Amino acid sequence: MQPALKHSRQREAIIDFLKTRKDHPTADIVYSNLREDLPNISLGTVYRNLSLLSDRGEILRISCNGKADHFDGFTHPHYHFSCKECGGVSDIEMDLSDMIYDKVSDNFDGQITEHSLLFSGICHDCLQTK
Amino acid sequence: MQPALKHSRQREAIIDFLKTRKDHPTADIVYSNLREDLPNISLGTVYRNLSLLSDRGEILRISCNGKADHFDGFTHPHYHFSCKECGGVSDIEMDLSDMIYDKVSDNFDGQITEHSLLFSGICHDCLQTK
DNA sequence: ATAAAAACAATAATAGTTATTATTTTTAAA
DNA sequence: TTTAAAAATAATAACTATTATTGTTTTTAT
Repeated sequence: MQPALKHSRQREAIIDFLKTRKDHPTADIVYSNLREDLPNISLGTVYRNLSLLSDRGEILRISCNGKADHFDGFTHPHYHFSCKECGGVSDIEMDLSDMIYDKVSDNFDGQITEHSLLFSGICHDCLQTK
Repeated sequence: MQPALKHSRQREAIIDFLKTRKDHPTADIVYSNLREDLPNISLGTVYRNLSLLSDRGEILRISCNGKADHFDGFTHPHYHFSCKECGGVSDIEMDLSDMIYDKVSDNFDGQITEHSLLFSGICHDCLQTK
């Protein structure tokens, strides 16, 4: 079992902030937004808690090719799309888990606990602009 | 159309090296191996060519949560598994592309050109050891 | 209230990667 | 087969994202 966490104002603010956002902010964006309410919060605290929370499965970490990680306060099964043009990350609401786990169990003999599926290409808005 | 690349010994060596490996080395590992044959090759050259080649689709870049990127000389449709215990990255040979693109086309209106699916958990070897 | 554990802010340090610059290599045309 | 432009290089500096350290503050169970 996981050790219980002690309450902290900073961690609660991070979770609350993520829940208000649909756009998967980076650590830096979380930090600069939280500073409005908690002027003394430090960037290290933001990183530490984002890692802690994603390790515990309370939020999702989204890694896109070398750029800064993005974080998602919603953990229900869904996937992400990263636009090569504007760099934005958006949700794709679908659940392939069963399908994927069925198939992968025929092809792999380790223990799979997670999967992340990231799409990339050009988003609707950027297509229009061009 | 993509501009043609000028030939370079260094780039060729990088491609050749990746084709000999099934274990998806990082830039650093590519670099230290190539130095045996090309003692003057620089790490910047390795990074530049790995990025160039993956942008052109000649190799694959595999990003796992903040750690160094891994590269794969084989580009046929297949997926990857990253072990939380030993950090190794291995192949999962299956192709879900059609299935996935079918489903995602119902759920997204941008232009998707790629997807990457990364599994994680504990690999066969690490399971045995524990 | 108090003491141990946890979390913190501030900041230094690190890892991975990209940019700069002067030099060398490649390639196509004279 | 020289030659000149374009591309690629090595060396190295710089940068970005992230983690580690340290001394202080906050939380929580007693």
